[in-house]
Amino acid sequence: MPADIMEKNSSSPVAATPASVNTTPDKPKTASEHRKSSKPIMEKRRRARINESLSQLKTLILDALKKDSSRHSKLEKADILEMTVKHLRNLQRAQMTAALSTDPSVLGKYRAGFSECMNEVTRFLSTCEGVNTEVRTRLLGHLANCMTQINAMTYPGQPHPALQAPPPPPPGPGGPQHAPFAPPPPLVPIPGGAAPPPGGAPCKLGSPAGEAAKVFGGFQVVPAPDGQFAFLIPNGAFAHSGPVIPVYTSSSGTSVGPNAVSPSSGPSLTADSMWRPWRN
DNA sequence: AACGCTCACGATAGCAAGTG
DNA sequence: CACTTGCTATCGTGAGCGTT
Repeated sequence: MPADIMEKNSSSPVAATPASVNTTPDKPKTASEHRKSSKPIMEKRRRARINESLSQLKTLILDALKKDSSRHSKLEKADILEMTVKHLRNLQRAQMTAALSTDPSVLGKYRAGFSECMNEVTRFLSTCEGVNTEVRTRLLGHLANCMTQINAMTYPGQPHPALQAPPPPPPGPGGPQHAPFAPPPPLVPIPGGAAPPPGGAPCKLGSPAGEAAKVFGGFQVVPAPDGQFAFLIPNGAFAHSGPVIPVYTSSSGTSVGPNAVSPSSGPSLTADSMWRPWRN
């Protein structure tokens, strides 16, 4: 048995199955034979890597959650992954709360991101065949209406309430890098919120009372069921689509995080500082 | 085309809880 | 207590896909 296999197996919780290793060095193998015989070994290494990382993840998550590892020795892989997902969402939530309380430029970033999304949708629809003309017209009209209303909004904390989103970047090469097209996240109305949508709410949040809702200069910030956050815009700013705008931190965590607050006077919106749904 | 990697599948083993 | 059942983890393997 090759030494590298022994090395891997020594750190793996799985012992090598005797039948899985060919130990007859009689005649030299052809390339395809060698490949075939090494396949189970490669697969075994791969599984060992997965398990090793899961083990590390378990240690990290138990430590982060201040849980006694001795009491969670029987944690399943699915449990580890679930706990990790929950923990990361909590971190994102805390980061967003801190960002909103210290960075008034979040709304501007949302505007810029929405504008870019709208342009992407427009570009995509223009290249899409078979889309009903009426649907296309209605959708674009609706987005344009939303954009107008977003631009009309003010954020009391901002020194320059007339801040407008910068011209959207040209579509194509300068556009989003992560996906050719991604639909914006659903707008989530809040039951019992400051401005119930006239047409009724298609979906609801888990906590009608808004367990952790915060108000930032007229905007109520509420946690969405999926762990994201949403702006609750008062006074029926959105007549048809519901009043809530989900907002996100950037994936790098450097643009709106508590330690990376942009200057509050006229934040310059770079490509990195815009909200983009496809960056999640 | 060869190669490396990943995924999905069926087979198997071990463990815990339930049942007669 | 033996047996059954359900669940989880592991294994080897074929197939598919992207890269060289």
